[in-house]
Amino acid sequence: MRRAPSILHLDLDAFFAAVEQRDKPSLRGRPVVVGGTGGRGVVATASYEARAYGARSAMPTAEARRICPPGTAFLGGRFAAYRRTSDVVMALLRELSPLVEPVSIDEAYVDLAAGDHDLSVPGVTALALDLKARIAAATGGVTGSVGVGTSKSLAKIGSELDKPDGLTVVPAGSELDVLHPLPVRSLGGVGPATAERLAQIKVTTIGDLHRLSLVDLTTLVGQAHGTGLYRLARADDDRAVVTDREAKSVSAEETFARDLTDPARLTAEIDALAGRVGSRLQRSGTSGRTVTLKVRRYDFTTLTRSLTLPQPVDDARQIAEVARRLLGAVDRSGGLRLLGVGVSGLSPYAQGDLFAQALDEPTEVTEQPEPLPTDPAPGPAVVAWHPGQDVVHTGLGAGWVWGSGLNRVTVRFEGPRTAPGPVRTLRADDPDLQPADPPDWTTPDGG
DNA sequence: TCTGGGGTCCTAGGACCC
DNA sequence: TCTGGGGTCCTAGGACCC
Repeated sequence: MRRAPSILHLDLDAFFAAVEQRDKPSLRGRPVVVGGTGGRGVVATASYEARAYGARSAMPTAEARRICPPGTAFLGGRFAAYRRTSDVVMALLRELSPLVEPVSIDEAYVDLAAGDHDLSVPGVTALALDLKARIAAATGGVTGSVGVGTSKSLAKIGSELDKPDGLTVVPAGSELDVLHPLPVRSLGGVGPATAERLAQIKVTTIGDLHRLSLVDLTTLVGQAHGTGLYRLARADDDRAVVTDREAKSVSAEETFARDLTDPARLTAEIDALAGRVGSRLQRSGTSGRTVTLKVRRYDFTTLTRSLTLPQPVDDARQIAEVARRLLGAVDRSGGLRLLGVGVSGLSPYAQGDLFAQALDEPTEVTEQPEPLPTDPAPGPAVVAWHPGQDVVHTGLGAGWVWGSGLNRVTVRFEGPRTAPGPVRTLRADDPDLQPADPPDWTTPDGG
């Protein structure tokens, strides 16, 4: 915790709904729910009018429809409009300080100590009131709640304390007085599971939490989490405001209107998801080594399967082939509710680069390892091997490409069905190695 | 017509290496 | 023949956040 209340947290009030009410005057004063409007949609944001009837974020939209009165507007959301409005607000924050950390589209921290400000309580109070007025003016009436304190944790709690359109300044020295009466759920990192564990030992407020020993707390909730909560209960939080965070993963997922079983449909969905992930990776100039498939079954059981390749990929087709292979080893009987495709282990390197190094081969930065010539020449076809591709080798059997370098290819030969088998590195022009049709996983046996 | 989509971080076990 | 740790990587799942 710092010596002055120099951390500001801004949380825009019912943001998506507020933008809708701003842009459509007929919605003002009426309950508005923004989110998925289909049968399986959930609420992203409920206006304060809708909250009065019990509508909440993450609630199934179907339930919100039951509890909200006739005349409630259910909207699908216009993300470009939200993004534009958010950008206006973030620009105002950057006028206060170069150290602005957007947490999400409607939330950010500002380190006022990096600007030229009076950090007394009256000083930051005046600053925050002025900020709120300028946000409302610049956005056409969208309001925000502001907390100012000596740490991120206190600033965030402050912005929650007086919503909507609120302001709370927590003076240095008064942190524990503010924290201790609050429920443990007010602390970042305490969700339903942790709150339940704490409740079982009669810990419900942050004051209760303060009385637990470090050993008891880490025994209860784990080393890292326990240590973090121990410190937060003491207002011991020196986390910095971080302006730029590198993304660590990129993913796309989709819940289907009806559960899918048709293999062709599932394949098409994977291709579409991989396409979204691949283009986002390429746009950001990154690629990643680990491809993850997420599956939610008809009964909502959810699992992930991942595979780490020897070199990063950003190509949609290659991501899709790996994801399809992972799906082939999952029990699809009963139907799938959701599919997701993700890439993690991101690095700024181009595809192929790392693997060439890993194979201790000369790295030709300016030359792509693929494609090799593909003229319809007589003899064994020269092919550009790519991860996920199905192959067959005379003698070694069926497998699939795990990685490829300038003139070598690493193949995972299969055990039963799509289980990972032994890995062999072969010459890329090995005449015994040929592309093959993908394994048949259309029978719903689960593999 | 119960339960989205995009992320982050942590834990734990097994493989593998020294 | 019996018994080590430590460190890193990979995989899977869970909690949490907005």
